[in-house]
Amino acid sequence: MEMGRGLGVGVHGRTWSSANPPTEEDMDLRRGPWTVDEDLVLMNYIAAHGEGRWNCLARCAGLKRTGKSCRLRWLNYLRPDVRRGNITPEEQLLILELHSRWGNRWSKIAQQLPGRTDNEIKNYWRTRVQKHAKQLQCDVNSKQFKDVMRYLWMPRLVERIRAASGSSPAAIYQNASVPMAGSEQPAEPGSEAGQVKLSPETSSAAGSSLDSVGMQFSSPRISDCFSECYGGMQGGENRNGDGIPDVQIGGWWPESLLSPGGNSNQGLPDFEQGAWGESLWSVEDTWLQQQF
DNA sequence: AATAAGAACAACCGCACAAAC
DNA sequence: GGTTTGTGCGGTTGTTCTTAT
Repeated sequence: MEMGRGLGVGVHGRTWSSANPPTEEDMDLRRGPWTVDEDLVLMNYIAAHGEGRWNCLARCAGLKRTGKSCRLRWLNYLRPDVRRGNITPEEQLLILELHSRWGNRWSKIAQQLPGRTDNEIKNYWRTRVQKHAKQLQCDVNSKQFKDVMRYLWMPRLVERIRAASGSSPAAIYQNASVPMAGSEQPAEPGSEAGQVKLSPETSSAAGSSLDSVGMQFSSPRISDCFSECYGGMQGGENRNGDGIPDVQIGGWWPESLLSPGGNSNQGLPDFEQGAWGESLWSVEDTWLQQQF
């Protein structure tokens, strides 16, 4: 089951070309998914000799893989502290916050989520977040999309975390430690386990739907605005569990959502893929997004 | 039950940078 | 000071799994 990519990479990271043909050793390299045996060899070798010098390691361990491939396999999969499974709401909150600040600095973001790899976070972002940006028909880097994240998803994640834990929003923000706004400095090693606090800006924004418990928010109350316009029609959440809004492709107001008494989920794709339940998205969200 | 479509995940690629030579 | 080598990062793509039809 080989992946069959075009260019080859030699054991020393060299790319092959007509001027630089692959050596016999290069030709013998394996690619594609790792086998259980290979995993065992790699794990045993690292257990005995430690990490580092990946190209050397690959050779010495007898693995017909590039050092790069070994390193990737170890870091993303075999490392004992790699945490697998669904991204939790707390982690999602962190990812949203950190990405809004640092952009696609996946490894930097991953440092704030112990046990998570940059690859995993990157995949999460691409499969979940970017998908929804596409459905909202806006660029993932657009202000509109960022506002939706900041004023909609993050408050809901906080609510969800609170509901699950019984914590106050303030406690949630203290626990979900993320770097300060405007701080481009990497967290100091050893300082609070390399973690800092959620930005005040985000805290207040994320508290938008928590104002009943004392958090400040300058924008209009979502529910109030919505009920003024569309009183009573708030049952439209889908079952998307990832905390990311979900809308009908191609427009803000799907017919099915507007039909009185209709099933507000009709026509909405179901994005419940995660482990945590009901959706965070509703007709209300659609209205709010239009305000951005 | 079969199959198509979409989502999620794993792995590779190219590039950049730093250290070693 | 230039070249080689090793490593890390972000982007991309192939494969597998899940869900819908």
